[in-house]
Amino acid sequence: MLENPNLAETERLVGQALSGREALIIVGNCRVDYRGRASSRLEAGERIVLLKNDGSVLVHRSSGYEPVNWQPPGCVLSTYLVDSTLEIRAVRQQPRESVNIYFDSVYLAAALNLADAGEFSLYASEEDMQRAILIQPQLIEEGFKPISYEKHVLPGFVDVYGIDQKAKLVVVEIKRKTAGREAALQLAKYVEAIRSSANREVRGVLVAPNIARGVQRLLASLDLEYKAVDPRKCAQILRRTKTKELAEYFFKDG
Amino acid sequence: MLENPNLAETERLVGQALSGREALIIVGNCRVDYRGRASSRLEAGERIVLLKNDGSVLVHRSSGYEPVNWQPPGCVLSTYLVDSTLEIRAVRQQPRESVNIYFDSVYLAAALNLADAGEFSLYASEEDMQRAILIQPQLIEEGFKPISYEKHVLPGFVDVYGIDQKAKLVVVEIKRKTAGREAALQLAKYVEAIRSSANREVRGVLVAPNIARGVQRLLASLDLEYKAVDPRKCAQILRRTKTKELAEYFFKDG
DNA sequence: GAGTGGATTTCGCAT
DNA sequence: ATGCGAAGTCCACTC
Repeated sequence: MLENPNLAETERLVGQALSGREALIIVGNCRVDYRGRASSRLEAGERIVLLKNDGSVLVHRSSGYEPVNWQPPGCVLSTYLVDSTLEIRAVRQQPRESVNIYFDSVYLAAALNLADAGEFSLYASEEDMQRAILIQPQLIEEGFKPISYEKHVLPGFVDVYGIDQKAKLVVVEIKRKTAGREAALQLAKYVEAIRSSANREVRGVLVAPNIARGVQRLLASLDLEYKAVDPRKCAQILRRTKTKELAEYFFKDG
Repeated sequence: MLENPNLAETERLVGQALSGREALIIVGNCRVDYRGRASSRLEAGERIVLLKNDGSVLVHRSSGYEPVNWQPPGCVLSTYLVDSTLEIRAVRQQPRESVNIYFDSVYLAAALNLADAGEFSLYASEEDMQRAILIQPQLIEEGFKPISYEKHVLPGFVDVYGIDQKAKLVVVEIKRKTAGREAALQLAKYVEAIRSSANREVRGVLVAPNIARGVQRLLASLDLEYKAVDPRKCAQILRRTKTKELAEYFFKDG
């Protein structure tokens, strides 16, 4: 980590970081040239440059989500100190493209060995899955028509409640992740509660991306059904639906 | 600029930077939650977080071009220190989305007032325009057929050389920027040279995004034509064309 | 504000 | 490798 280093010091740090597969942050005054699928010239100014250990490059200005210049992963990075200019080159084959960055002064340079094993999961929450099913009831089955959701029954709240093509009542229990024994038992309780109050045939459907080992058998013995639904598909459906139709109403902040 | 600060120090710096509309770099161990069009959870790990003065947020891992979590410009940023956790919230309306970042340790925090007035220009070079015209001769006019390019004639090199629908010779002079008097005169010289050698009708066409004041009249007096061509459109054409067909051959590195 | 098309799109999955 | 489609796409432009 260097504060207001000279270019020689910076060059040394950059070289070390590149050979050591470390990520780099460089803040300083620079010009950038790009040539490849298109060409661009960025005149001098103060920017934040990120060099990552997979050979990706980002040149960020003080505003804007997108980098003004960049290079995707897989680049060959190299650095040169010529005529009081620190040059960093990122060259990519296929397509052949190059980004050259020329620093005339550096305010901050940091080589980072980031330990990042944290898993990233993008998902639709249980609530999201509920919304998606309300929007596209055929996710459960063709002809399914929701009547209400978060319906209060004796043991708690039924996720979605509706009727099928043959006018049977359908109770839907949603799980965002693998459904375990408890989910099946919870659904069974709801189904029982509704069976006893509504004098009609009642089906119970467990909706989840997948079910734990053995729960399939449990479901069968309880006369319940399982419908595989991918939360990501639900998220997709929500994204495709006009935001204003639902986000405002359903949204809850952390 | 803080190295290995505690969370209280960091919180102070972040608060100052946010109210002072400064950009921020924070490197540390954090979790990230996102909720909006979809939902996501990023478990703890060491990352680089950029907060920009336009309210955009980027969470970068040690690899990858794209940020793992982000927020486009226009967010309301806020920071809290709760239970030995530094929380940074970025909330966006329309669509309503929030990104919450939870730091448990910070290795580097820097508030930056970046002076960046450098202009960014994406362009097609003169060479690019030449390629585009060779690929799509109709940029000049319907029926134009290039014969050669960089043809050597007495006074120098003709950019593109071809014949039109009526079998007249056409000499094309390309300028990437506004064409001035010199361009017109240069073209005139080429046309004259070819007229004298080839005993045929020869047209001269000046290709440029636009022409300087008065040059229109000069062209008319020299019996030359002007064809407006946008370099960016040329770049577009090149992009749409299979890269391998040309990039490899034409590419020159800085 | 909503709809449309482009991007140095990038990214992932299929062929 | 190539081609196709999706993305929390973002972004600029039109209506």
